[in-house]
Amino acid sequence: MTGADAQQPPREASVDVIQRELTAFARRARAAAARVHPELPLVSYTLLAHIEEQRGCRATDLAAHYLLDKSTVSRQLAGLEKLGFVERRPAPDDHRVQVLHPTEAGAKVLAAAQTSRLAAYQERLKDWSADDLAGFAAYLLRYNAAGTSGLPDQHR
Amino acid sequence: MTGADAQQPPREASVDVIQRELTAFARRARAAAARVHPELPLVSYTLLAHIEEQRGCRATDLAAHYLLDKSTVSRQLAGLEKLGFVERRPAPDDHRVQVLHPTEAGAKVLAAAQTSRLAAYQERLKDWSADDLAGFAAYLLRYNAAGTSGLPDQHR
DNA sequence: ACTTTCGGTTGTATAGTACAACGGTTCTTT
DNA sequence: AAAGAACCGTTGTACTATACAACCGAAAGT
Repeated sequence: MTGADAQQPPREASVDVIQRELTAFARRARAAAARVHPELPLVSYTLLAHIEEQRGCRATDLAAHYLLDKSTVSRQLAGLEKLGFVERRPAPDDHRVQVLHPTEAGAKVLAAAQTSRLAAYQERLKDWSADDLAGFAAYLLRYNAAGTSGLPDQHR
Repeated sequence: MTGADAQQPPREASVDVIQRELTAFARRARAAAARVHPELPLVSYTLLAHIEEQRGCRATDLAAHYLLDKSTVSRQLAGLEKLGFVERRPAPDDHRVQVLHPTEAGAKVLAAAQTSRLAAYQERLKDWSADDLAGFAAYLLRYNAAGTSGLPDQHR
């Protein structure tokens, strides 16, 4: 063990913990999200956030990015549109696609949801040191980044 | 900025990243789990694992632990029982409760699911150093532990 | 004994999702 | 240019996970 001090846990044990804890988190996530901002269902929230970040994207992009079926995305978007949170504009060059944009109301609601969501996390993480927060954030980024490349061939 | 060395990311930024990345993870978790072990739906898997760990627990315990409605647990258990993976034994002392135990088939299927699940994680994390794995695991434990106490008063 | 509490099931409703079939568009190939 | 393939999105259908509310039977409190 590289001569370091003894308590280096075996890789397997750590992986097992990671697996368990991520699973535990996932199980709770939806309910938790619903509590934080009941107005904007979790998935809609996520999609809307992505649409805003990307400043105009297509439904297919969303489906690919989130590993969702296009029908799912289609319905989610229908919901968001019904709520008046997104707008679809036909693309001039390609008549098949519709470019998605948040409406003003959508942007507003998204900002509110993000704020309360962030506040909830701030609260939960209030006892963490800045270093630990940075470390945790970095690990999560790394973990998720690994996932988005090696996709199960399902979406190619 | 507080005079410390420059590259300490502000807490807010880290929290925001954490929030985003955990959300991203949660969104994918179900689909991913379904791919890893299609035979045992995610929640059933989780419940079954808990039943085994606890070596006999009640439906209510599961509901409390996972923040699920008892009706949800009831139906999940019905499914598991139908599949022949759990057994309910009436408690001798209290005639209301039924103590849950995995059947042999349940234990077998659970072990298989755990194995493939763990393998998937091992694969995904294969490039991580043991130190990073340990660190990530520790952060996740800490994060989730924080959540299980301060529960939203919904379940009390 | 009467009421309350507890453990669990069942009825009903909703969100999120997938798969398959389809209708238009655009691109390729001949 | 006509035919076919690939692509974008919608709609029909079905299933899982979930919640809430109403309920039943058993146990505990008074």
